[in-house]
Amino acid sequence: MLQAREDAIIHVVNHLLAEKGFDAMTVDEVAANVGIAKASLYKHFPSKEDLAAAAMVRALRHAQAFLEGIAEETTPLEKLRQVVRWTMEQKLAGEMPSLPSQNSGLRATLLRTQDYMNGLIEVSDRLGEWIEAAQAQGSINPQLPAIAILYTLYARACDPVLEFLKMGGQHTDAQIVALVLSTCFDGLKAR
Amino acid sequence: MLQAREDAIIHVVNHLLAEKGFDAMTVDEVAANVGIAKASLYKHFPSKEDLAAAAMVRALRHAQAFLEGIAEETTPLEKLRQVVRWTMEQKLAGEMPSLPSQNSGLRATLLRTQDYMNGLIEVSDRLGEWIEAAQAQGSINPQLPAIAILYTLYARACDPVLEFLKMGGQHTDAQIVALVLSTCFDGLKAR
DNA sequence: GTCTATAGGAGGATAGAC
DNA sequence: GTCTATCCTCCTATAGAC
Repeated sequence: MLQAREDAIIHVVNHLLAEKGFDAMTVDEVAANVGIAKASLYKHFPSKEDLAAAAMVRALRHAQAFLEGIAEETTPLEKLRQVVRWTMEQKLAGEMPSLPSQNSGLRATLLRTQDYMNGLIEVSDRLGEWIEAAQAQGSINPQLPAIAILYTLYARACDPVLEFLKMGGQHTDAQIVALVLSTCFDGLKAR
Repeated sequence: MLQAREDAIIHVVNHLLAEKGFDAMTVDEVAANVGIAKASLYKHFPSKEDLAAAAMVRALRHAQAFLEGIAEETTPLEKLRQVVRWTMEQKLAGEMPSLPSQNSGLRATLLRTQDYMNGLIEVSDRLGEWIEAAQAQGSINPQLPAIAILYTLYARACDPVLEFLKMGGQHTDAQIVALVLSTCFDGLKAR
């Protein structure tokens, strides 16, 4: 019961974070969407920052589950492409929580949350292996530092190009994903 | 005198927007940094949103000045590269104001600000010409919609990869610019 | 653990004197 | 146009009954 209630809370937080971001999301809103009183929320989570942290842990678990599901025999480059595709699909579906990279109180909470840090490290390690493997076999540019590539992949989860193209209304979600996937891996220059 | 005072205000706003973003910036801070009382600020600008809009107009003027300064004989592709380089250098120097893409009150104010809209359209038109020229001569991928390319270039002004790499401390600003320039135009895949 | 009610404080905006 | 002082709204968080 308690676990189910907390899952419902995190689910609501996840969608609100995806829709309006951390600053615009209010705790009153969360409570209203869950259907309980605000004071009850604070019995489950000690602060707004902890709500966001819990949502990020949930998102990281989803990501890990997706990584696990990728077929072993897939090439490293294709694995990375699939991850980026999945990330952008999540974002377009309103399932990808987005946090401000500046808010200091939030950063402090995240750094203190073991589940978050562990999840982040595990995902990064897995992606790092694939990046290095892809570079070793020459499918990803070996001149780029692996860390820069990792950040570039992560950045697709908060790329404003997706929402701008979506607002334009000229392209389907699938087309948007294909476009940004192309600019990410193939670049803007003609090949 | 009045103009000079307002320039000083906008200058402060510009740096605060670059440093902490619209939500985290407070009007008290702006007033304190300018060295005047908050009430005086409101004699010059009617709202916090208008402060941000004025800073964006200033940034757009800077951008236009840079576009004007690019040598006529430069190839379209090289012009675009120079613009992206300049944009990222501004960002790393703390000169590029960043606004949330969600805040509705801010969006409404921006849409009502003629100077902002005109500047945005002029910059976009100029870049659009170069994009199409580059595609016509085959240096930029002709299969990508011009609007997607435009957004991709704009997005370099709010790319979190720059600050992440800067926080890592492993690269100089020049190296960071070169790296992201490479991932933007050449892509992650080996050529 | 859930509620109602409220404390406490931050921050945008204004009143009114000078 | 600048100031001091204040208003007022919104939001995070808590008190205390059940």
